Amino acid sequence: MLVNKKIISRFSQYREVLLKFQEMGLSKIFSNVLGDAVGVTSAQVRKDFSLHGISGNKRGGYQIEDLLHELRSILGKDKVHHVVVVGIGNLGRALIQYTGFDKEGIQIVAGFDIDPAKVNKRNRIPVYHLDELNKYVCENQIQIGVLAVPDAAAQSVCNIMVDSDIKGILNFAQIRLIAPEDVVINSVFLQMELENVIYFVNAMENKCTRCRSS
Amino acid sequence: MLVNKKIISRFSQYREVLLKFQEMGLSKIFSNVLGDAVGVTSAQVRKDFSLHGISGNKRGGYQIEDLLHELRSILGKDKVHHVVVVGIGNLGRALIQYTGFDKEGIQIVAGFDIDPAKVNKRNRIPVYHLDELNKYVCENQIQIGVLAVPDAAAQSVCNIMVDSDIKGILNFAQIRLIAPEDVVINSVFLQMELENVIYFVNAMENKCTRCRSS
DNA sequence: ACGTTTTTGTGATTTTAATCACATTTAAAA
DNA sequence: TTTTAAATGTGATTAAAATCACAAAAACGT
Ligand SMILES: NC(=O)c1ccc[n+]([C@@H]2O[C@H](COP(=O)([O-])OP(=O)(O)OC[C@H]3O[C@@H](n4cnc5c(N)ncnc54)[C@H](O)[C@@H]3O)[C@@H](O)[C@H]2O)c1
Ligand SMILES: NC(=O)c1ccc[n+]([C@@H]2O[C@H](COP(=O)([O-])OP(=O)(O)OC[C@H]3O[C@@H](n4cnc5c(N)ncnc54)[C@H](O)[C@@H]3O)[C@@H](O)[C@H]2O)c1
Repeated sequence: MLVNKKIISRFSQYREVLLKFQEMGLSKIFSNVLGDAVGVTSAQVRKDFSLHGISGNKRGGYQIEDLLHELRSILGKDKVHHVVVVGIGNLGRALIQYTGFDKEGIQIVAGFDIDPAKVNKRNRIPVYHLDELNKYVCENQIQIGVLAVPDAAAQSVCNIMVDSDIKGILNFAQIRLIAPEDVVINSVFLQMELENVIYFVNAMENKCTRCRSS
Repeated sequence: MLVNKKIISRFSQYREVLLKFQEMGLSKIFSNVLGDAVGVTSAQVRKDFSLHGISGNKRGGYQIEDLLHELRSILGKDKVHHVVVVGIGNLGRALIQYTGFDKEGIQIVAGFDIDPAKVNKRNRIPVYHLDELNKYVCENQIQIGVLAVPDAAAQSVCNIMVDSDIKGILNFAQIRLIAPEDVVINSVFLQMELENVIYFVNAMENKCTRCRSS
Protein backbone atom coordinates (compact mmCIF):
# COMPACT_ATOMS: atom_id res chain seq x y z
CA MET A 1 0.00 0.00 0.00
CA LEU A 2 1.28 3.43 -0.94
CA VAL A 3 1.78 5.58 2.11
CA ASN A 4 2.23 8.99 0.61
CA LYS A 5 0.73 11.81 2.57
CA LYS A 6 0.54 14.15 -0.35
CA ILE A 7 -1.47 11.86 -2.59
CA ILE A 8 -4.01 11.37 0.17
CA SER A 9 -4.32 15.09 0.65
CA ARG A 10 -5.01 15.42 -3.04
CA PHE A 11 -7.62 12.69 -2.86
CA SER A 12 -9.35 14.59 -0.07
CA GLN A 13 -9.33 17.69 -2.23
CA TYR A 14 -10.51 15.85 -5.33
CA ARG A 15 -13.38 14.49 -3.32
CA GLU A 16 -14.39 17.86 -2.01
CA VAL A 17 -14.36 19.41 -5.47
CA LEU A 18 -16.22 16.46 -6.96
CA LEU A 19 -18.96 16.77 -4.38
CA LYS A 20 -19.38 20.38 -5.40
CA PHE A 21 -19.51 19.51 -9.09
CA GLN A 22 -22.03 16.81 -8.36
CA GLU A 23 -24.18 19.27 -6.43
CA MET A 24 -24.08 21.50 -9.47
CA GLY A 25 -25.68 18.68 -11.41
CA LEU A 26 -22.67 17.47 -13.37
CA SER A 27 -22.10 13.77 -13.85
CA LYS A 28 -18.74 13.59 -15.59
CA ILE A 29 -15.47 15.44 -15.32
CA PHE A 30 -12.16 15.70 -17.17
CA SER A 31 -8.77 15.47 -15.58
CA ASN A 32 -7.86 19.00 -16.60
CA VAL A 33 -10.97 20.50 -15.02
CA LEU A 34 -10.45 18.61 -11.78
CA GLY A 35 -6.78 19.49 -11.83
CA ASP A 36 -7.52 23.18 -12.28
CA ALA A 37 -10.01 23.12 -9.44
CA VAL A 38 -7.47 21.60 -7.08
CA GLY A 39 -4.40 23.33 -8.42
CA VAL A 40 -2.51 20.44 -9.97
CA THR A 41 -1.82 19.34 -13.53
CA SER A 42 -4.14 17.04 -15.42
CA ALA A 43 -1.39 14.46 -15.69
CA GLN A 44 -1.13 14.43 -11.92
CA VAL A 45 -4.83 13.75 -11.62
CA ARG A 46 -4.75 10.90 -14.12
CA LYS A 47 -1.65 9.38 -12.57
CA ASP A 48 -3.10 9.55 -9.08
CA PHE A 49 -6.20 7.72 -10.23
CA SER A 50 -4.34 5.31 -12.44
CA LEU A 51 -2.02 4.29 -9.61
CA HIS A 52 -5.05 3.42 -7.52
CA GLY A 53 -6.70 1.42 -10.26
CA ILE A 54 -9.32 4.03 -11.00
CA SER A 55 -10.02 4.45 -14.69
CA GLY A 56 -12.15 6.73 -16.76
CA ASN A 57 -13.31 6.65 -20.35
CA LYS A 58 -11.08 7.67 -23.17
CA ARG A 59 -12.53 10.88 -24.49
CA GLY A 60 -15.41 10.64 -22.05
CA GLY A 61 -13.60 11.69 -18.90
CA TYR A 62 -14.44 10.25 -15.50
CA GLN A 63 -17.87 9.53 -14.05
CA ILE A 64 -18.11 11.68 -10.95
CA GLU A 65 -20.20 9.07 -9.20
CA ASP A 66 -17.63 6.35 -9.83
CA LEU A 67 -14.80 8.56 -8.64
CA LEU A 68 -16.66 9.47 -5.48
CA HIS A 69 -17.39 5.84 -4.84
CA GLU A 70 -13.73 4.91 -5.13
CA LEU A 71 -12.55 7.88 -3.08
CA ARG A 72 -15.10 7.03 -0.44
CA SER A 73 -13.54 3.68 0.12
CA ILE A 74 -9.95 4.86 -0.23
CA LEU A 75 -10.51 7.61 2.33
CA GLY A 76 -12.47 5.37 4.66
CA LYS A 77 -15.65 7.37 4.20
CA ASP A 78 -17.72 4.22 4.03
CA LYS A 79 -18.14 4.22 7.75
CA VAL A 80 -18.56 6.90 10.40
CA HIS A 81 -15.44 7.58 12.40
CA HIS A 82 -15.72 8.50 16.04
CA VAL A 83 -13.22 10.95 17.39
CA VAL A 84 -12.42 12.29 20.85
CA VAL A 85 -10.82 15.63 21.62
CA VAL A 86 -8.46 15.89 24.56
CA GLY A 87 -7.90 19.39 25.92
CA ILE A 88 -10.96 21.62 25.78
CA GLY A 89 -9.21 24.97 25.74
CA ASN A 90 -9.29 27.57 22.98
CA LEU A 91 -8.62 25.16 20.21
CA GLY A 92 -10.35 22.08 21.58
CA ARG A 93 -13.52 24.07 22.09
CA ALA A 94 -13.39 25.43 18.56
CA LEU A 95 -13.16 21.89 17.26
CA ILE A 96 -16.02 20.41 19.27
CA GLN A 97 -18.24 23.35 18.41
CA TYR A 98 -17.57 23.04 14.70
CA THR A 99 -20.42 21.21 13.03
CA GLY A 100 -18.89 20.70 9.61
CA PHE A 101 -17.21 17.38 10.34
CA ASP A 102 -20.42 15.43 10.74
CA LYS A 103 -21.46 15.53 7.14
CA GLU A 104 -18.05 14.11 6.26
CA GLY A 105 -18.54 11.04 8.38
CA ILE A 106 -16.37 12.35 11.16
CA GLN A 107 -18.18 12.49 14.46
CA ILE A 108 -16.64 14.10 17.51
CA VAL A 109 -18.23 12.12 20.29
CA ALA A 110 -16.59 13.41 23.45
CA GLY A 111 -14.12 15.82 24.96
CA PHE A 112 -11.73 15.30 27.87
CA ASP A 113 -9.94 17.76 30.10
CA ILE A 114 -8.01 17.71 33.33
CA ASP A 115 -9.74 20.86 34.58
CA PRO A 116 -12.96 19.99 36.45
CA ALA A 117 -14.40 23.35 35.38
CA LYS A 118 -14.37 22.18 31.77
CA VAL A 119 -16.28 19.00 32.53
CA ASN A 120 -19.89 19.11 31.38
CA LYS A 121 -21.70 15.92 30.55
CA ARG A 122 -24.82 17.66 29.27
CA ASN A 123 -23.19 19.44 26.36
CA ARG A 124 -24.16 18.55 22.81
CA ILE A 125 -20.76 16.93 22.94
CA PRO A 126 -20.12 15.85 26.52
CA VAL A 127 -16.83 16.73 28.18
CA TYR A 128 -15.44 14.28 30.73
CA HIS A 129 -12.53 14.32 33.09
CA LEU A 130 -9.29 12.97 31.66
CA ASP A 131 -9.45 10.10 34.15
CA GLU A 132 -12.39 8.70 32.23
CA LEU A 133 -10.59 8.67 28.90
CA ASN A 134 -9.28 5.15 29.11
CA LYS A 135 -12.61 3.64 30.02
CA TYR A 136 -14.51 5.63 27.43
CA VAL A 137 -12.12 4.87 24.61
CA CYS A 138 -12.09 1.15 25.37
CA GLU A 139 -15.85 0.88 25.75
CA ASN A 140 -16.58 2.83 22.62
CA GLN A 141 -13.72 1.46 20.57
CA ILE A 142 -12.41 4.91 19.69
CA GLN A 143 -9.44 4.84 17.37
CA ILE A 144 -8.87 8.52 16.62
CA GLY A 145 -8.11 11.37 19.00
CA VAL A 146 -7.31 15.05 18.72
CA LEU A 147 -4.69 16.39 21.11
CA ALA A 148 -5.12 20.05 22.07
CA VAL A 149 -3.50 20.42 25.48
CA PRO A 150 -0.63 22.77 26.37
CA ASP A 151 2.75 21.77 24.98
CA ALA A 152 4.11 20.82 28.38
CA ALA A 153 1.36 18.25 28.93
CA ALA A 154 1.22 16.93 25.39
CA GLN A 155 3.63 13.99 25.62
CA SER A 156 2.14 12.64 28.82
CA VAL A 157 -1.40 12.94 27.49
CA CYS A 158 -0.25 11.31 24.28
CA ASN A 159 1.02 8.38 26.32
CA ILE A 160 -2.35 8.05 28.01
CA MET A 161 -4.09 8.07 24.67
CA VAL A 162 -1.75 5.45 23.27
CA ASP A 163 -2.23 3.31 26.35
CA SER A 164 -5.98 3.52 25.82
CA ASP A 165 -5.36 2.04 22.39
CA ILE A 166 -6.00 5.11 20.30
CA LYS A 167 -4.38 4.47 16.93
CA GLY A 168 -4.31 7.90 15.36
CA ILE A 169 -3.68 11.34 16.82
CA LEU A 170 -4.12 14.75 15.29
CA ASN A 171 -1.77 16.84 17.39
CA PHE A 172 -1.84 20.62 17.80
CA ALA A 173 0.86 20.96 20.45
CA GLN A 174 4.12 22.39 19.19
CA ILE A 175 6.22 19.39 20.00
CA ARG A 176 7.26 16.22 18.25
CA LEU A 177 5.37 13.45 19.95
CA ILE A 178 7.01 10.12 20.57
CA ALA A 179 4.73 7.14 20.02
CA PRO A 180 4.93 3.50 18.96
CA GLU A 181 5.37 2.71 15.26
CA ASP A 182 1.80 1.58 14.82
CA VAL A 183 0.27 4.81 16.06
CA VAL A 184 -0.30 7.45 13.40
CA ILE A 185 0.64 10.96 14.48
CA ASN A 186 -0.20 13.96 12.35
CA SER A 187 0.86 17.28 13.79
CA VAL A 188 -0.48 20.68 12.80
CA PHE A 189 1.91 23.38 13.91
CA LEU A 190 -0.22 26.49 13.64
CA GLN A 191 2.47 28.87 14.71
CA MET A 192 4.76 27.45 12.09
CA GLU A 193 2.11 27.88 9.42
CA LEU A 194 1.84 31.52 10.35
CA GLU A 195 5.61 31.90 10.40
CA ASN A 196 5.67 30.42 6.95
CA VAL A 197 3.39 33.16 5.67
CA ILE A 198 5.51 35.79 7.35
CA TYR A 199 8.67 34.34 5.84
CA PHE A 200 7.34 34.37 2.31
CA VAL A 201 5.88 37.85 2.64
CA ASN A 202 9.31 39.03 3.74
CA ALA A 203 10.99 37.12 0.96
CA MET A 204 8.61 38.59 -1.62
CA GLU A 205 9.22 42.07 -0.34
CA ASN A 206 12.97 41.69 -0.57
CA LYS A 207 12.71 40.24 -4.05
CA CYS A 208 10.56 43.14 -5.24
CA THR A 209 12.89 45.72 -3.75
CA ARG A 210 15.75 44.09 -5.55
CA CYS A 211 13.75 44.01 -8.78
CA ARG A 212 12.95 47.68 -8.55
CA SER A 213 16.52 48.65 -7.85
CA SER A 214 17.96 46.60 -10.70
CA MET B 1 16.23 33.14 -2.97
CA LEU B 2 15.21 29.59 -2.25
CA VAL B 3 11.44 29.32 -1.92
CA ASN B 4 10.98 25.90 -0.47
CA LYS B 5 8.23 25.58 2.03
CA LYS B 6 9.65 22.52 3.67
CA ILE B 7 13.03 23.98 4.46
CA ILE B 8 11.36 26.95 6.13
CA SER B 9 9.25 24.63 8.23
CA ARG B 10 12.39 22.88 9.31
CA PHE B 11 14.02 26.17 10.18
CA SER B 12 11.03 27.02 12.36
CA GLN B 13 11.41 23.70 14.09
CA TYR B 14 15.17 24.02 14.48
CA ARG B 15 14.62 27.38 16.06
CA GLU B 16 12.07 26.09 18.52
CA VAL B 17 14.29 23.23 19.59
CA LEU B 18 17.33 25.47 19.84
CA LEU B 19 15.48 27.85 22.11
CA LYS B 20 14.70 24.94 24.39
CA PHE B 21 18.30 23.77 24.41
CA GLN B 22 19.43 27.28 25.15
CA GLU B 23 17.01 27.52 28.05
CA MET B 24 18.54 24.34 29.39
CA GLY B 25 21.86 26.14 29.51
CA LEU B 26 23.55 24.59 26.49
CA SER B 27 25.64 26.73 24.21
CA LYS B 28 26.58 24.39 21.39
CA ILE B 29 24.84 21.64 19.48
CA PHE B 30 25.68 18.94 16.95
CA SER B 31 23.80 18.30 13.75
CA ASN B 32 22.82 14.81 14.83
CA VAL B 33 21.31 16.01 18.11
CA LEU B 34 19.35 18.76 16.42
CA GLY B 35 18.29 16.34 13.70
CA ASP B 36 17.04 13.81 16.22
CA ALA B 37 15.09 16.46 18.07
CA VAL B 38 13.34 17.56 14.91
CA GLY B 39 13.08 14.16 13.26
CA VAL B 40 15.45 14.58 10.33
CA THR B 41 18.92 13.24 9.53
CA SER B 42 22.06 15.04 10.55
CA ALA B 43 23.00 15.45 6.91
CA GLN B 44 19.76 17.26 6.31
CA VAL B 45 20.50 19.67 9.12
CA ARG B 46 23.99 20.38 7.86
CA LYS B 47 22.83 20.82 4.30
CA ASP B 48 20.02 23.17 5.30
CA PHE B 49 22.47 25.36 7.15
CA SER B 50 25.18 25.08 4.56
CA LEU B 51 22.80 26.15 1.78
CA HIS B 52 22.00 29.28 3.75
CA GLY B 53 25.62 30.12 4.42
CA ILE B 54 25.48 29.11 8.05
CA SER B 55 28.55 27.26 9.22
CA GLY B 56 29.65 25.61 12.42
CA ASN B 57 32.99 24.38 13.69
CA LYS B 58 34.45 21.15 12.53
CA ARG B 59 34.34 18.83 15.49
CA GLY B 60 32.90 21.60 17.65
CA GLY B 61 29.35 21.64 16.32
CA TYR B 62 27.31 24.79 16.01
CA GLN B 63 27.05 27.67 18.46
CA ILE B 64 23.41 27.82 19.45
CA GLU B 65 23.54 31.57 19.77
CA ASP B 66 24.89 31.99 16.25
CA LEU B 67 22.29 29.66 14.82
CA LEU B 68 19.49 31.47 16.58
CA HIS B 69 20.82 34.75 15.32
CA GLU B 70 20.82 33.54 11.73
CA LEU B 71 17.42 31.88 12.03
CA ARG B 72 16.04 35.02 13.56
CA SER B 73 16.84 36.99 10.50
CA ILE B 74 15.92 34.26 8.01
CA LEU B 75 12.52 33.83 9.64
CA GLY B 76 11.93 37.55 10.00
CA LYS B 77 11.95 37.37 13.79
CA ASP B 78 13.98 40.55 14.02
CA LYS B 79 10.83 42.60 14.04
CA VAL B 80 7.35 42.19 15.51
CA HIS B 81 4.73 41.21 12.97
CA HIS B 82 1.22 42.52 13.34
CA VAL B 83 -1.57 40.21 12.29
CA VAL B 84 -5.33 40.61 11.95
CA VAL B 85 -7.87 37.82 12.18
CA VAL B 86 -10.96 37.99 9.99
CA GLY B 87 -13.89 35.86 11.13
CA ILE B 88 -14.26 35.65 14.89
CA GLY B 89 -16.13 32.36 15.08
CA ASN B 90 -15.00 29.14 16.70
CA LEU B 91 -11.59 29.18 15.18
CA GLY B 92 -10.98 32.91 14.99
CA ARG B 93 -11.80 33.25 18.68
CA ALA B 94 -9.42 30.43 19.56
CA LEU B 95 -6.66 32.22 17.73
CA ILE B 96 -7.15 35.66 19.25
CA GLN B 97 -7.41 34.16 22.71
CA TYR B 98 -4.20 32.20 22.33
CA THR B 99 -1.38 34.06 24.04
CA GLY B 100 1.53 31.99 22.77
CA PHE B 101 2.18 33.94 19.59
CA ASP B 102 3.35 37.08 21.33
CA LYS B 103 6.59 35.70 22.62
CA GLU B 104 7.42 34.68 19.06
CA GLY B 105 7.13 38.20 17.75
CA ILE B 106 3.70 37.60 16.28
CA GLN B 107 1.14 40.01 17.60
CA ILE B 108 -2.52 39.64 16.80
CA VAL B 109 -3.70 43.22 16.91
CA ALA B 110 -7.33 43.09 15.85
CA GLY B 111 -10.22 40.92 14.78
CA PHE B 112 -12.91 41.62 12.20
CA ASP B 113 -16.33 40.12 11.69
CA ILE B 114 -19.44 40.86 9.70
CA ASP B 115 -21.69 40.03 12.64
CA PRO B 116 -22.31 43.12 14.83
CA ALA B 117 -22.72 40.84 17.82
CA LYS B 118 -19.07 39.87 17.55
CA VAL B 119 -17.84 43.46 17.54
CA ASN B 120 -16.25 44.51 20.80
CA LYS B 121 -13.68 47.24 20.85
CA ARG B 122 -12.86 46.83 24.52
CA ASN B 123 -11.49 43.33 24.30
CA ARG B 124 -7.86 42.66 25.01
CA ILE B 125 -7.81 42.26 21.25
CA PRO B 126 -10.49 44.54 19.81
CA VAL B 127 -12.94 43.17 17.28
CA TYR B 128 -14.22 45.56 14.62
CA HIS B 129 -16.80 45.34 11.91
CA LEU B 130 -15.51 44.06 8.58
CA ASP B 131 -16.26 47.46 7.04
CA GLU B 132 -13.41 48.90 9.06
CA LEU B 133 -10.87 46.40 7.82
CA ASN B 134 -9.63 48.43 4.90
CA LYS B 135 -9.08 51.57 6.92
CA TYR B 136 -7.44 49.71 9.81
CA VAL B 137 -5.09 47.73 7.62
CA CYS B 138 -3.99 50.78 5.66
CA GLU B 139 -3.50 52.96 8.72
CA ASN B 140 -1.59 50.32 10.62
CA GLN B 141 0.30 48.91 7.65
CA ILE B 142 -0.82 45.38 8.35
CA GLN B 143 0.67 42.84 5.97
CA ILE B 144 -0.56 39.55 7.40
CA GLY B 145 -4.09 38.30 7.94
CA VAL B 146 -5.75 35.13 9.13
CA LEU B 147 -8.92 34.11 7.31
CA ALA B 148 -11.40 32.14 9.42
CA VAL B 149 -14.80 32.81 7.90
CA PRO B 150 -17.21 30.19 6.53
CA ASP B 151 -16.17 28.61 3.25
CA ALA B 152 -18.88 30.36 1.29
CA ALA B 153 -17.64 33.80 2.33
CA ALA B 154 -13.94 33.06 2.10
CA GLN B 155 -13.18 34.15 -1.46
CA SER B 156 -15.03 37.44 -1.15
CA VAL B 157 -13.38 38.23 2.17
CA CYS B 158 -10.04 37.24 0.66
CA ASN B 159 -10.64 39.79 -2.09
CA ILE B 160 -11.33 42.49 0.49
CA MET B 161 -8.13 41.60 2.32
CA VAL B 162 -6.12 41.70 -0.89
CA ASP B 163 -7.66 45.05 -1.83
CA SER B 164 -6.63 46.39 1.55
CA ASP B 165 -3.08 45.46 0.61
CA ILE B 166 -2.61 42.49 2.87
CA LYS B 167 0.29 40.49 1.48
CA GLY B 168 0.00 37.19 3.27
CA ILE B 169 -3.02 35.13 4.32
CA LEU B 170 -3.24 32.11 6.56
CA ASN B 171 -6.47 30.53 5.37
CA PHE B 172 -8.60 28.04 7.28
CA ALA B 173 -11.53 27.83 4.89
CA GLN B 174 -11.74 24.62 2.92
CA ILE B 175 -11.39 26.20 -0.46
CA ARG B 176 -8.59 27.11 -2.79
CA LEU B 177 -8.37 30.88 -2.70
CA ILE B 178 -7.62 32.82 -5.85
CA ALA B 179 -5.34 35.79 -5.30
CA PRO B 180 -2.72 37.78 -7.20
CA GLU B 181 0.74 36.29 -7.65
CA ASP B 182 2.35 38.58 -5.10
CA VAL B 183 0.02 37.59 -2.27
CA VAL B 184 1.15 34.63 -0.21
CA ILE B 185 -1.61 32.18 0.62
CA ASN B 186 -1.05 29.34 3.05
CA SER B 187 -4.06 27.16 3.67
CA VAL B 188 -4.58 24.86 6.62
CA PHE B 189 -7.26 22.31 5.81
CA LEU B 190 -8.11 20.94 9.22
CA GLN B 191 -10.66 18.47 8.01
CA MET B 192 -8.15 17.10 5.57
CA GLU B 193 -5.58 16.72 8.31
CA LEU B 194 -8.04 14.67 10.28
CA GLU B 195 -8.95 12.63 7.22
CA ASN B 196 -5.30 11.95 6.75
CA VAL B 197 -5.08 10.41 10.20
CA ILE B 198 -8.16 8.33 9.53
CA TYR B 199 -6.75 7.14 6.24
CA PHE B 200 -3.48 5.98 7.72
CA VAL B 201 -5.14 4.31 10.68
CA ASN B 202 -7.28 2.38 8.22
CA ALA B 203 -4.27 1.57 6.08
CA MET B 204 -2.33 0.35 9.12
CA GLU B 205 -5.19 -1.82 10.22
CA ASN B 206 -5.46 -3.49 6.83
CA LYS B 207 -1.73 -4.01 6.67
CA CYS B 208 -1.66 -5.63 10.11
CA THR B 209 -4.55 -7.92 9.29
CA ARG B 210 -2.69 -9.02 6.23
CA CYS B 211 0.47 -9.51 8.29
CA ARG B 212 -1.34 -11.66 10.81
CA SER B 213 -2.94 -13.81 8.15
CA SER B 214 0.29 -14.40 6.26
C1' DA C 1 -19.08 4.49 -42.26
C1' DC C 2 -15.19 7.12 -41.58
C1' DG C 3 -12.17 10.50 -40.41
C1' DT C 4 -11.42 13.99 -36.82
C1' DT C 5 -10.86 15.37 -32.38
C1' DT C 6 -10.50 14.83 -27.70
C1' DT C 7 -9.21 12.65 -23.68
C1' DT C 8 -7.28 8.84 -21.17
C1' DG C 9 -3.34 5.89 -19.45
C1' DT C 10 1.30 5.34 -18.84
C1' DG C 11 6.40 4.68 -20.00
C1' DA C 12 10.13 7.93 -20.36
C1' DT C 13 12.11 11.98 -18.71
C1' DT C 14 12.95 15.73 -15.79
C1' DT C 15 12.97 17.99 -11.56
C1' DT C 16 13.34 18.19 -6.82
C1' DA C 17 14.54 16.56 -2.33
C1' DA C 18 17.05 13.54 0.64
C1' DT C 19 20.82 10.64 1.75
C1' DC C 20 25.47 8.88 1.45
C1' DA C 21 30.08 8.96 2.14
C1' DC C 22 34.31 10.82 2.76
C1' DA C 23 37.98 14.48 2.66
C1' DT C 24 38.83 18.05 5.79
C1' DT C 25 39.28 20.27 10.01
C1' DT C 26 39.87 20.73 14.76
C1' DA C 27 39.01 19.88 19.84
C1' DA C 28 40.60 17.10 23.16
C1' DA C 29 43.54 13.32 25.00
C1' DA C 30 47.91 11.23 25.52
C1' DT D 1 53.50 18.13 20.57
C1' DT D 2 51.52 14.52 18.38
C1' DT D 3 47.90 11.56 17.91
C1' DT D 4 43.26 10.33 17.92
C1' DA D 5 38.54 10.78 17.50
C1' DA D 6 34.61 13.34 16.21
C1' DA D 7 32.25 16.78 13.55
C1' DT D 8 31.46 19.51 9.64
C1' DG D 9 30.67 20.62 4.63
C1' DT D 10 29.66 19.17 0.28
C1' DG D 11 30.02 16.63 -4.32
C1' DA D 12 28.09 12.33 -5.82
C1' DT D 13 24.35 9.31 -5.57
C1' DT D 14 19.90 7.71 -4.79
C1' DA D 15 15.10 8.16 -4.15
C1' DA D 16 10.78 10.29 -4.84
C1' DA D 17 7.57 13.17 -7.14
C1' DA D 18 5.96 15.60 -10.98
C1' DT D 19 5.72 16.42 -15.75
C1' DC D 20 6.02 15.29 -20.55
C1' DA D 21 4.57 13.36 -24.53
C1' DC D 22 2.37 10.25 -27.24
C1' DA D 23 -0.08 5.80 -28.52
C1' DA D 24 -4.62 4.09 -28.00
C1' DA D 25 -9.40 4.47 -27.45
C1' DA D 26 -13.84 6.32 -28.26
C1' DA D 27 -17.29 10.06 -28.83
C1' DC D 28 -18.80 13.11 -32.28
C1' DG D 29 -19.62 15.29 -36.75
C1' DT D 30 -20.40 14.76 -41.48
N1 LIG E 1 -5.23 28.25 20.24
C1 LIG E 1 -4.37 28.54 19.28
O1 LIG E 1 -4.65 29.40 18.49
C2 LIG E 1 -3.09 27.82 19.14
C3 LIG E 1 -2.14 28.31 18.26
C4 LIG E 1 -0.93 27.62 18.10
C5 LIG E 1 -0.70 26.49 18.84
N2 LIG E 1 -1.64 26.03 19.70
C6 LIG E 1 -1.34 24.83 20.46
O2 LIG E 1 -2.51 24.08 20.68
C7 LIG E 1 -2.50 23.53 21.98
C8 LIG E 1 -3.76 23.93 22.71
O3 LIG E 1 -3.86 25.32 22.67
P1 LIG E 1 -5.04 26.08 23.39
O4 LIG E 1 -4.94 27.51 23.02
O5 LIG E 1 -6.31 25.38 23.12
O6 LIG E 1 -4.62 25.92 24.90
P2 LIG E 1 -5.51 26.22 26.21
O7 LIG E 1 -4.58 26.51 27.31
O8 LIG E 1 -6.58 27.18 25.88
O9 LIG E 1 -6.25 24.84 26.47
C9 LIG E 1 -5.60 23.73 26.94
C10 LIG E 1 -6.62 22.85 27.64
O10 LIG E 1 -5.98 21.63 27.99
C11 LIG E 1 -6.35 21.34 29.34
N3 LIG E 1 -5.29 20.53 29.92
C12 LIG E 1 -4.15 20.92 30.49
N4 LIG E 1 -3.44 19.88 30.89
C13 LIG E 1 -4.14 18.78 30.56
C14 LIG E 1 -3.93 17.40 30.71
N5 LIG E 1 -2.82 16.93 31.26
N6 LIG E 1 -4.88 16.57 30.25
C15 LIG E 1 -6.00 17.04 29.69
N7 LIG E 1 -6.26 18.34 29.51
C16 LIG E 1 -5.33 19.20 29.94
C17 LIG E 1 -6.53 22.67 30.01
O11 LIG E 1 -7.39 22.51 31.13
C18 LIG E 1 -7.17 23.48 28.91
O12 LIG E 1 -8.55 23.36 28.92
C19 LIG E 1 -1.24 24.04 22.64
O13 LIG E 1 -0.26 23.05 22.58
C20 LIG E 1 -0.82 25.20 21.79
O14 LIG E 1 0.59 25.30 21.71
C21 LIG E 1 -2.83 26.68 19.86
N1 LIG F 1 -13.74 25.31 13.82
C1 LIG F 1 -13.19 24.22 13.34
O1 LIG F 1 -12.88 23.33 14.06
C2 LIG F 1 -12.96 24.06 11.88
C3 LIG F 1 -12.60 22.82 11.38
C4 LIG F 1 -12.38 22.66 10.01
C5 LIG F 1 -12.50 23.74 9.17
N2 LIG F 1 -12.84 24.94 9.67
C6 LIG F 1 -12.97 26.07 8.74
O2 LIG F 1 -12.60 27.27 9.34
C7 LIG F 1 -13.46 28.30 8.93
C8 LIG F 1 -14.05 28.96 10.15
O3 LIG F 1 -14.67 28.00 10.94
P1 LIG F 1 -15.43 28.38 12.28
O4 LIG F 1 -15.82 27.11 12.94
O5 LIG F 1 -14.63 29.36 13.04
O6 LIG F 1 -16.74 29.07 11.70
P2 LIG F 1 -17.83 29.91 12.49
O7 LIG F 1 -19.08 29.82 11.72
O8 LIG F 1 -17.81 29.57 13.92
O9 LIG F 1 -17.28 31.41 12.41
C9 LIG F 1 -17.28 32.13 11.23
C10 LIG F 1 -17.26 33.62 11.61
O10 LIG F 1 -17.10 34.36 10.42
C11 LIG F 1 -18.05 35.43 10.47
N3 LIG F 1 -18.34 35.79 9.09
C12 LIG F 1 -19.25 35.24 8.25
N4 LIG F 1 -19.22 35.86 7.07
C13 LIG F 1 -18.29 36.82 7.17
C14 LIG F 1 -17.81 37.80 6.28
N5 LIG F 1 -18.25 37.88 5.03
N6 LIG F 1 -16.86 38.62 6.73
C15 LIG F 1 -16.38 38.53 7.97
N7 LIG F 1 -16.80 37.63 8.86
C16 LIG F 1 -17.74 36.78 8.45
C17 LIG F 1 -19.23 34.91 11.22
O11 LIG F 1 -19.97 35.97 11.78
C18 LIG F 1 -18.55 34.05 12.27
O12 LIG F 1 -18.24 34.81 13.40
C19 LIG F 1 -14.51 27.66 8.06
O13 LIG F 1 -14.18 27.90 6.72
C20 LIG F 1 -14.41 26.21 8.34
O14 LIG F 1 -14.64 25.42 7.19
C21 LIG F 1 -13.09 25.12 11.01
